[in-house]
Amino acid sequence: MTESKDFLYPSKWLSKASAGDRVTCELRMRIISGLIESGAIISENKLASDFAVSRSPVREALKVLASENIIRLERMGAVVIGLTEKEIEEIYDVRLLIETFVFERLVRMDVTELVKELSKILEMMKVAIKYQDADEFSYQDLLFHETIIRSINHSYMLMIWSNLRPVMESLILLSMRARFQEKYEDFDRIIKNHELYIEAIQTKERTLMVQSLHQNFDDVQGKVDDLWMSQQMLSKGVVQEND
Amino acid sequence: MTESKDFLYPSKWLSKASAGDRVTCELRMRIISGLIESGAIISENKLASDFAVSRSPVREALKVLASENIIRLERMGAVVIGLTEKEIEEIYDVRLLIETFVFERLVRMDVTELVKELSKILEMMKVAIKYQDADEFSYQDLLFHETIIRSINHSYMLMIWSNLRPVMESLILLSMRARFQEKYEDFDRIIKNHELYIEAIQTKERTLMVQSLHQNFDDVQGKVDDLWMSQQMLSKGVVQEND
DNA sequence: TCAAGTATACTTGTATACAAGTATTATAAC
DNA sequence: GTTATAATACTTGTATACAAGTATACTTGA
Repeated sequence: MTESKDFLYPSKWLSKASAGDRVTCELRMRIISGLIESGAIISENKLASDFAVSRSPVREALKVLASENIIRLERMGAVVIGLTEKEIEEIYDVRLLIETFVFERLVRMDVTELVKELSKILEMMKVAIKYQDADEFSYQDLLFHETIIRSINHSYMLMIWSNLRPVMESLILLSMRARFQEKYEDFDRIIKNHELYIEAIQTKERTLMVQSLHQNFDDVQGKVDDLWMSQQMLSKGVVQEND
Repeated sequence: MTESKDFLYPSKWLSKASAGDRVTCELRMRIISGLIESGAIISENKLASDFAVSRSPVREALKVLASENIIRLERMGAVVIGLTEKEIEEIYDVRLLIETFVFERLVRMDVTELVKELSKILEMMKVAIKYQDADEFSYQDLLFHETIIRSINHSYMLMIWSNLRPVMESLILLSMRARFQEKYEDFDRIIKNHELYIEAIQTKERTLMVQSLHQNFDDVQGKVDDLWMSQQMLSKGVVQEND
């Protein structure tokens, strides 16, 4: 049972985090990666001893994960829901909805500052690719979209994003890690697509924006099926096999 | 300091609720009503002694309210954000976004069951008006919209609604209570509008739906300004004046 | 009067204790 | 063997205790 990696969530993202946050993030990764299978029943006490913390931070984590819809709190124990393909599609429904709304606002705004900011993030993404840093790439990718959403100053649109973000984060982390190993060439397309996105914002062309949004969707979604399976196996392999 | 009403949130909705839920709901009402002013700093300890509970349920409440964007957790104490007019408009942006999305799905579904369910709820609303039960009316009103959203079986659309719901609940409760006292005639329009909504779903006419959605928006939004002021004064009056 | 440092009273996050309630299992009666 | 009841081992929700950290106030020195 000597696992090569004890934690799926990037530890350096948790440098200043509380135990509650640690448990939340790690548990989320384990559920979304399929390491903890959907349907499984997890209890506060069990998790507390697994993570070697008290029930307080675990309780906190379960509340958060329940609000993210990846577990369901019941009278006794929490039932893992996880993400089916349907739910991943649904997440992208929401992303499409948000970002389309945001774009409509952007059309009526000065976007020079935003475009500059996005270009910077894109550069960062390129560097992350160059050094094969999947986690850093994921971080910048998420930041890219968050920056766009933040720019319109709409607290409730941002709220939706905040609720969605953690799950997206896990998905992207897992997806990108797998790609760095298997489908390195994908990143060209992803970068191109982000460039397209910036251009759409700059020129304020709706068609371009919808195009890039859908491509981004296909990018992640289209690949999710295979990645999904491989990830599922990969993560299950971790607990069964030794290295 | 003898307040005629100690709690703003309907106590019968909390019959089986935990102390944490009680604090959450009541605190939310106090913030949204303006009883606790935006900018105020509230601390766990203070609230715990105010509500005569321990810090655990209070902590829970603050986490929830922070995720709803009506308070902001800081290093020391939580800062009340509350709802400005801008934020109320933003909430309706989101509602519009969700319900438009839902409608697009409904167009491709069998809606007979849904229409029946909505008609039932509408009847309930009428009864609530007849007996001047603002809280019951609010409950049914929320249920009306939740039923529509639930019907398309989209877990992430439902998630957004769940995040929005509590704030909407508080707003509607306050708004309806005020109207029963001041603008009783409003309810005719509200009922008519809900009938229009049902009709739009039944006939699957987009124009009708958009129309009723915007009217519903105007209904609540248009009135919010005055209600807001009166509510603000009303709730401030509660602490200062005796009856 | 002002600056710097210390003391104090707060804060959060976590652990632990306990009460009340719920499933499960074992026991007893038929 | 089956059913009813009782005991046990879990569960959640809340209270309390404690450690670590942060702001405020107070003292001390100039």
